[in-house]
Amino acid sequence: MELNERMKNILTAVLHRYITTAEPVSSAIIAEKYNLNLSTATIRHEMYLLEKYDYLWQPYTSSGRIPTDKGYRFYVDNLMVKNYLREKEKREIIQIYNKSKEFEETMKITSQLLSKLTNNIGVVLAPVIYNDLVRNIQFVSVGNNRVLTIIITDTGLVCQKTIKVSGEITKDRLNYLSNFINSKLVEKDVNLTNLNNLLIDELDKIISFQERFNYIHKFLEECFNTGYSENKVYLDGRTNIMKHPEFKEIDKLNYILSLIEEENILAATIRRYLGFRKTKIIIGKESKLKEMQNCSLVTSEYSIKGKPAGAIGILGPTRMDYPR
Amino acid sequence: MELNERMKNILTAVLHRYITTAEPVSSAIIAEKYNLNLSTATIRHEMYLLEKYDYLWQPYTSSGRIPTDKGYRFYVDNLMVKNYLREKEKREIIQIYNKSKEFEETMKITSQLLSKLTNNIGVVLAPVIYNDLVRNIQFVSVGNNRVLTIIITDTGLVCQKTIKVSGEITKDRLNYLSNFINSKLVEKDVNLTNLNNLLIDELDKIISFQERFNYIHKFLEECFNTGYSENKVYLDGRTNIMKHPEFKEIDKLNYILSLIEEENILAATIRRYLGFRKTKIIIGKESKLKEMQNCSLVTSEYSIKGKPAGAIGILGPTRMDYPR
DNA sequence: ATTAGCACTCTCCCTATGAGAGTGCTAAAC
DNA sequence: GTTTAGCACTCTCATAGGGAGAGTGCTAAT
Repeated sequence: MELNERMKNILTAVLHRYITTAEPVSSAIIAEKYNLNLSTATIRHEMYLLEKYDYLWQPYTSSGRIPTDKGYRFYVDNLMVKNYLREKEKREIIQIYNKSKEFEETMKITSQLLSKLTNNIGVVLAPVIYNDLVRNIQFVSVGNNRVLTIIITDTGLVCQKTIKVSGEITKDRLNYLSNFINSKLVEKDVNLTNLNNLLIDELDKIISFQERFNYIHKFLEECFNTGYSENKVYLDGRTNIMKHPEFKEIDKLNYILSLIEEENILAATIRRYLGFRKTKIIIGKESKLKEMQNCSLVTSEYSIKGKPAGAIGILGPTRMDYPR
Repeated sequence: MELNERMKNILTAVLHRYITTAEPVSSAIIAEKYNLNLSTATIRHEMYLLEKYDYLWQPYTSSGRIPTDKGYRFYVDNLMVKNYLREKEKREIIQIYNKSKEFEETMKITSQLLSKLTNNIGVVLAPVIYNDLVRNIQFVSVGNNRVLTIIITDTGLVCQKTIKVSGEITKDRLNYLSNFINSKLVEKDVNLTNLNNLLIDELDKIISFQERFNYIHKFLEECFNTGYSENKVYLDGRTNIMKHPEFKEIDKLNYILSLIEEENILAATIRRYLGFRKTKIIIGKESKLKEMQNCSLVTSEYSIKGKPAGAIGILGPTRMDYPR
């Protein structure tokens, strides 16, 4: 079904109106506020058709119309006019980032910024590092059989993890190990996923049988089996959702709150829809998650040194100021 | 006003009933369920007195009674019988902690555990490290003018921070620095707060004027001015609060949610009430925070190697299963 | 001092009612 | 054929009233 120009205009108007007021939109309002030079009766007729084709729906007979998920989708894909930030806002943002902070700080600030700008929940997905190449690895003994391992990837990220090892390990040994591993890293491109395998292979070649079954081997296994799982999600502005009238109903609120608490689910959802280097919008039920049926997620990938890394986005009601 | 034994019994019964049902308690229920061998009329009379002295109140004339904050306080201080964990639960807990994890993991797991056991929000306040003595300090260059500083305290905690430095700094220099600082640490007891001052003082003595105003000095300043601020709070079970009927009202829910989002405020509140080495209970308005007027916080200090460090606790409605 | 009995109060739920918003339809106008 | 005016119709929402039920407060008897 192809929509004609007039229908598109009306649909746009309905969307715009609904997004700003959160109330069902009547034909009279459209006629009055949107200069389409049409009577309410005509608009009503078109709305009737739009409803028939599932772009709009009525909460009850004879009420105003509300966009369906399909309506939102069509709007986002075809009708929406991008809305750029005001100059002042731009300047503020640049200023914040100029005080270049460290990694974790940046993540936090970004989610704060997003939530502030949009009055929704700011979401920042930390970079996936599994595919990053390992450039350097360091071990620092920190007492109590604990070793801090520091891995530096080619994107410049630093990830750290404290590992408990069984038995004492000397500083010299740690140095020897890190030097050995680093020398191997230069030869090959190794990412975090196959770092473990490489190590075991290489160690087999050079370390004596006895030593291999010694604590060094064990230590390394412990080290790399612990996993550098990084599905971390930075959220900010949780209370923003309470401002939206659609979450006056406890049940809907409950859904979105449990979505927020389960960071893994959220991260997986974002990731599933990622992969294209543009802004993605996931509307309501499209995500197949019942928790998300009343809200939308707008995400955009970011990259570090040319490699896709993580994503930023905002989470809010389906009725969201998409252009912004 | 001294309460007599019978009044205490009735108050206890009302508290118990209200905590389990979340509904105003009538005299009939008390007479029926709590074997006090008193008629409803007598109980009503005593309740009337309890209301007069501000231990109970009625949401409206001729309704059942609900405890006031003062009632809760009296209950908690004088009437409550401790309720220990079942053997099975104990075993489970011990099992979890036996898989000894690293620090951050432990914090998370503890808050999860607390929220699961109590159906409230589990709160774990990370240790304050400012007063810990510094045992060892390490610097690792991680490229891009960034230096990872690792501080190990006498309580065995490891805190890390990446610092951006202006200008390149060689590995040798870093080693020299860390060795120098470590040697000084052996002589004196230094905590994080005065580490910075010590460094500047000591460096003044041994480093030439020129060098002092070189990047080393600057680097160290940057390093220790960045601050190891640790007011981190681990929360879990946020959605638990939705289960409690008192948070059916959006406003009350909003209060507690904003409390949760502002980790600093929560941390400060907990800390303000800390200091005694026993379980603390903060009820409703006692905290002076309007966000907390409908909920209570039960906290208990924990220590690492004999030193008070942080706190664990639970956050839930004022109507809480305090004995548990 | 305690209790039985009863009138009284207040909530909660149900129903009714009326106003108002907005549509759907039809017949007339363009 | 398209658009529009007009009007009956539908449904919500707010309000009020009434009845049932829960629970108290009071009083007189035990």
